[in-house]
Amino acid sequence: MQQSPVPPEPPIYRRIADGLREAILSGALRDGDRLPGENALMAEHRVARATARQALSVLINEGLAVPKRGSGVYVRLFRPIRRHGSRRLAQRQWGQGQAIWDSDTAGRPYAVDEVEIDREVAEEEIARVLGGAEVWVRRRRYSVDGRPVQLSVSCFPAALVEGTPITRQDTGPGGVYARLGDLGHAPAHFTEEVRARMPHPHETVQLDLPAGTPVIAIGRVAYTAEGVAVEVNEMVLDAASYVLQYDFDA
Amino acid sequence: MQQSPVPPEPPIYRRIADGLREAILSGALRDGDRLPGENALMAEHRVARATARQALSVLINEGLAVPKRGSGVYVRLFRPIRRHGSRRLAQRQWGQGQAIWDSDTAGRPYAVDEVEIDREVAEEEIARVLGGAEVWVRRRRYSVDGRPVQLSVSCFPAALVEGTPITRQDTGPGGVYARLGDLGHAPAHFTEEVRARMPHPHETVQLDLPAGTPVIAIGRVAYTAEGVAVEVNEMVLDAASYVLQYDFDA
DNA sequence: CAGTGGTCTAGACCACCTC
DNA sequence: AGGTGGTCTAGACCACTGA
Repeated sequence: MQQSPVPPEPPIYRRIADGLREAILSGALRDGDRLPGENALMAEHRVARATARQALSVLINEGLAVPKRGSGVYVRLFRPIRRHGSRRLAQRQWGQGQAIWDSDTAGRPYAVDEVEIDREVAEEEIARVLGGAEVWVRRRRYSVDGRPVQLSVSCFPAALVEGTPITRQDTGPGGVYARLGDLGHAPAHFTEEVRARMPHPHETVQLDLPAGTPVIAIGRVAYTAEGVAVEVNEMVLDAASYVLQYDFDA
Repeated sequence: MQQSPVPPEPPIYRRIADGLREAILSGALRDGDRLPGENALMAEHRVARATARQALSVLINEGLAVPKRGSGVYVRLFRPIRRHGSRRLAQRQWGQGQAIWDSDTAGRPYAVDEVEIDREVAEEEIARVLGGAEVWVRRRRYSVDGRPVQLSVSCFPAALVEGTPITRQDTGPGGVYARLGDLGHAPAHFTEEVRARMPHPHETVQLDLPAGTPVIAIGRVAYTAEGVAVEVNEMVLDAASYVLQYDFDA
């Protein structure tokens, strides 16, 4: 007899997690709502504590829930910021500005803290792109609504920016790009490489990330009209806080 | 007396995980290498099995390691594909094509499987962008080197494409964009919205994702020169398999 | 068939938050 | 003070892998 293949039942913790996920995705549980705790799940499903815990850990690692010590597990909030890559072709020029995904694009102020400026020897890849290892590095952290959302490390060829405001805290009006323009090396072209991955431990600390939050890593190179690379900027964004938008022609 | 604030020691499982992570990031353990198993960690650190397990789960959820049943836990492989957003400004036109992140951009063939074509009523956001809820939908899955890497769902206004090859499996030479051109609605502008998040369960299955792998979700809208939206394409990419590249002018 | 990871139980002590 | 999640122990049975 051919045994008809019985689909194996998922383990208990998965079925509990599936139920909770369904409640979240269906909207029965909304942003910030409290999930049933470990004790509640133990009683409701007649399981050991470790099993209830494992179910909750699934949702936490999926980024759908956030645990709060001594309080409970809560549905994760998602309030993205819209970051425009190429603004040159503003979407509204040829569309009605219809976005697929919502985001609070409105003027929420950025705060910049933890600025560090140093002269360093760049790592290999950056030295290759900039054509030299001697660089000035500007490290910054950006916050919106008091929450850190982005880390940014900019590298400039030392030979180019030595002695200019780019090596100082206050870069003056227009920022570093205006200063590069003053030097006759205004950025004219950009290339951005975008990846997503789980955060490294120091990023988890600096961006205050809960478990289950990926980061978006952007590597951006600024070139002059002559094709000379004048800046390499490596950014790390809290993926739950961002929608990137790029507009371009066929 | 003011008690000097002692930095609290991290828990055991974290210190084990930190050690393993260090070994991975430093290159002592390389792509595909086997990590110390649960039994090895129990013996080496004199801990219970659940603790050793918890340490490994940290690395797995960080996407640094992949468990294989009955075999062991292995260092995760990372072989990204380079996906170009705007090719119009090829990087090599004004640079030496120096990329920050490596990727196998070379001609690795895409395979398309699980094609589904249906006439449907679109969800609200897509209906709003396309200006109508009646749509033809093309669902596809792409694989590279036999591994699924991308899911894609394209929606077209039904009124526009009814009866054309776009509603059939074989769209003919040039694909759907060429057919839209035949209809006098050639795409001229694109906007892409990029997010990263942890995968939903069905995406985990369809893309065969190990734990700790985020996905990149791209929402792409194609507009004609007149500004009419003619396609909405929602893609979900295995984040570990992709580097997105966008080039644009200042 | 021995070793591996996957699941599960039944306890324990702790730090933290809320009331 | 009582409830919450965070960590940890010491067992158990299972399915799968690989030599």
